[in-house]
Amino acid sequence: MPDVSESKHLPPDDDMTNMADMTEVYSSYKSALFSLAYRMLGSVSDAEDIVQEAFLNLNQVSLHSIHHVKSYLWKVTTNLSIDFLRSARKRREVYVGSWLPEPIIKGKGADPAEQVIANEELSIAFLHLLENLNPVERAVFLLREVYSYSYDEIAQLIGKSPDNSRKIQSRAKQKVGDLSPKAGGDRSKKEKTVRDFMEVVQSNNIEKLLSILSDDFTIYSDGGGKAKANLRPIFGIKRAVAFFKGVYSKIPSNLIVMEADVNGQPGMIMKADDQIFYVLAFQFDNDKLSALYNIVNPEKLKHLKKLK
DNA sequence: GGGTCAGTAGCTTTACTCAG
DNA sequence: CTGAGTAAAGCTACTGACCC
Repeated sequence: MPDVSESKHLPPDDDMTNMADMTEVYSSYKSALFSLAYRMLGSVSDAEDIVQEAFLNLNQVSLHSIHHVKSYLWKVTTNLSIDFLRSARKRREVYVGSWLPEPIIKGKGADPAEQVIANEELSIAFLHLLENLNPVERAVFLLREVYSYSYDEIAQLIGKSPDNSRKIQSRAKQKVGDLSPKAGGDRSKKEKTVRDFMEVVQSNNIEKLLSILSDDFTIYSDGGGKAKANLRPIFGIKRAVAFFKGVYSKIPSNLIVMEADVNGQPGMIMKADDQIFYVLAFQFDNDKLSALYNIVNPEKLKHLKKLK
């Protein structure tokens, strides 16, 4: 039986059972566990809750009775995330409009665990794509594609056979297509495209807008029923241009448009009175934009208040 | 890694019963 | 007779095992 603790995705576990106390365990593993939970849930606050719960779980058993603290925490976090997603899925069935992940913005004041995500280029587009997978598929897909676990290790973590894990992964890949987990591509080109887009937004230059959007450009907006946002995705460049024309006339004059690092990718934020009202993330297709993810739901932006 | 197939769970539709 | 409630049947999607 393989031991998941031998995997290379967490800090070394040489003799964790002798760790002085929980504080040391917490500081060693918090970021990696948060990273996994955020990938699973697409929510900063829920990922934090899951990590807290995993450590609470650990607290309830003696540290010395666990052979490998690292694999124990990894397993608990995976399974807590699966359980959470199962119940969250029911809630999302009645979610108003499109559901998008909570964005993580690089900046002073952000939580160190969130900064890990920001540095991992975990794009909103990728997290949005993962929404097509059921909780178990999502866990298997991430463990395999992102963390390079073997099927034997995955089977141990999720309590299924290696054969079955491989099949789950195969089905998951079919569902999400061949989109790479990491966004990749030329960052400077992406930054330029976003700057061009910002200019268009501020100048209402429709001709330039057409030159930076791909034909299948799609706009997803998440207002969560708490902020004004289109309830259904807007497909196609023509509809998107019509949408932007409509929006342009309604942009408040005090709204400041700024470049931002959204989940490790070039993006935009719009703020007024030092408060972020819009976070815009993009999907890139070479030097064009193929999708815009507009996160307006105040619940999903409240963790950005501490940013400077 | 992926195709196939049997088993299973869950959802929808239909038929039936019973009270008002 | 009608409408509400419930059980049974049918269908569909998902899951897991086996095989190439």
